[in-house]
Amino acid sequence: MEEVYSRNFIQEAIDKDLEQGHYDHVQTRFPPEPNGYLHIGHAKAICIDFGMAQQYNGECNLRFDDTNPTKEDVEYVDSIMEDIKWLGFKWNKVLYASDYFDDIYEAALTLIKKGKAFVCDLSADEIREYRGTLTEPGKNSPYRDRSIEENLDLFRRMTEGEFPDGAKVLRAKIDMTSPNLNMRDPVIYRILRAHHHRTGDKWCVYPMYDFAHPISDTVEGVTHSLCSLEFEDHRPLYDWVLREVGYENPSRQIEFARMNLNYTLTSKRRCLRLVRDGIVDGWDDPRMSTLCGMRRRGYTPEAIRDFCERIGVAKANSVIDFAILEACIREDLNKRAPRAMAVLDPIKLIVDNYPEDKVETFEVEVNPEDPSMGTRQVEFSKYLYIEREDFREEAPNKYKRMVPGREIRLKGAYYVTATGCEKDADGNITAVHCDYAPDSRGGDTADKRKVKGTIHFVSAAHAADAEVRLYDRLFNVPNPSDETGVSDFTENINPESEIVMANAKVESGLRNAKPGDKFQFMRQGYFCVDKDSADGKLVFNRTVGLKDSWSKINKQK
RNA sequence: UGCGGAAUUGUGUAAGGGUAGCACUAGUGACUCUGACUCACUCUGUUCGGGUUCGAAUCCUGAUUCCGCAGCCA
Repeated sequence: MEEVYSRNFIQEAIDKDLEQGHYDHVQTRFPPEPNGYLHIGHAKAICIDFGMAQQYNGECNLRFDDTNPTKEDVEYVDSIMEDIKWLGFKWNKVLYASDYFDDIYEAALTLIKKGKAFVCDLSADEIREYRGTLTEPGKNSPYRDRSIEENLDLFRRMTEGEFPDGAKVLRAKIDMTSPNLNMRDPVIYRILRAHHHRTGDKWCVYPMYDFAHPISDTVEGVTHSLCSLEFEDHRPLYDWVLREVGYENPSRQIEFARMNLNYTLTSKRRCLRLVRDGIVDGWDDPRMSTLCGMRRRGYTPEAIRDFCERIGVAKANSVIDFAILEACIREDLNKRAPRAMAVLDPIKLIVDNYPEDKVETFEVEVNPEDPSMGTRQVEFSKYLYIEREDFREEAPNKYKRMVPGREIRLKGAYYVTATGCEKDADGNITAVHCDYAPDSRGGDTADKRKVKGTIHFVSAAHAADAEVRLYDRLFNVPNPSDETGVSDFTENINPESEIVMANAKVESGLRNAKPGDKFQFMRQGYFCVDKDSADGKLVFNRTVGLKDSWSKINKQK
């Protein structure tokens, strides 16, 4: 069978570079700044950075971009590594931009000696004024023409801590009239007396991203430095730095569009709000788009990788439909998750013609999609629980579940026919009565008579108690960061994003489930055991519901 | 009124002068011991004008719209 794989524009660029001999191998890097938790948007970058290296039998390093000690925190380093490993990628080395501080410093000296960089005494405000605007050119700094000797001396003294923070900066000498603001003598070193998590107090000057990144890439041997679209304007500077410093094998920067997912938020500022204000249960709340949140929710790395593959790579900004993510996790879990019966909103079902003390155990398949997963045991007795919504006194059109006088099947056990129900003073149904058909043992009859529906159940005496948390999208608008029409983005929060079913009954086999274990609760969705579970207390998170055509029919009515 | 990008069905992504395809979504039906899965069928698209060509999403040209850029952040 011949398959045609279409290549994305990055692969095409790499192919061409390889063909033309610009590089003879491929090396990439994933360069997070350690200042927050990784989210679904990062997953795309991770898949691309690590994925490209993998596809070309090259290497990918994890390199923390720690050039600004005032904004970074070691706290995040471990969680970032954990998330990448969890996603299923292996880095060649763990590196830090700070590993290259000496190289970067040398490069700065090289530039100064070439007359391509100068020490500037302008204040931050003045630099901004001199920079000009989008439509007007900038003006040269009065310090632009200092001699090489003076620049060397001043930069040395900056490094030695002679000047206070912000008093001077080192700037590249490029072109204050460039239509690209990034080329208007950009600052490449600033004085910052901050303790660095790696280099301690060794430095009081730190390089800017635009200077540190190309040098780190090239020194490290990165061939293709893949980043997001907003750095497109920075590429001329990236190339300028490598050319002027004089590297022989400069890295090549290629930009691709970030992923945006509708109904979700990834902005650090807003996510922090959700956490700080207690709107969610922390960074790993199952509704968060952080990788740790998604992991807790029950997403698998396979599904996330598949998702990143399906959405593709391009240069056009786009918003991915949340439904694609859901399709990915359903597809993965459908073939892998063991099935179980769980009654979320229980109502008693009494089998009147079944002996009081009798208990039968039925063997039920673990996963009809994969017979190799074997079978499990499910108890049956006179007192059961079924889902409240699986019984109606009057059957609406197309309703296939339990109705007085209609024979239906209890999954894997018997056919039963409802005979009536009990109600409390308010008219709420408190119990349903039925009779079972002894000839339907195991869920089939010799006469092959059909039933309209099959519902799930648990045996009251055997079932385990559980709390089940039903999660849904956190926001009820596609673009929650769009604050037009509301005074604050939190107004767009879906009040039903978490519904706790505190009195759920689950089949006995689930008693030993461990945090992270995943199941399909039949007819309901995919669930995983939450870390809040303790001995004797099971807590499940709904990862995603099953597709539900009944609810659509029901809604139309 | 500067510079850099981008426009293909509801969403995302292919097609690189020759049948506009795929996935998700939506709809219809079949099947069903999960109203799931699976299967079948269906709907909806080349931003707009011009031009070149037997033939244009693709090449040329003009326009429009959207995104990014004025941190001593990354």
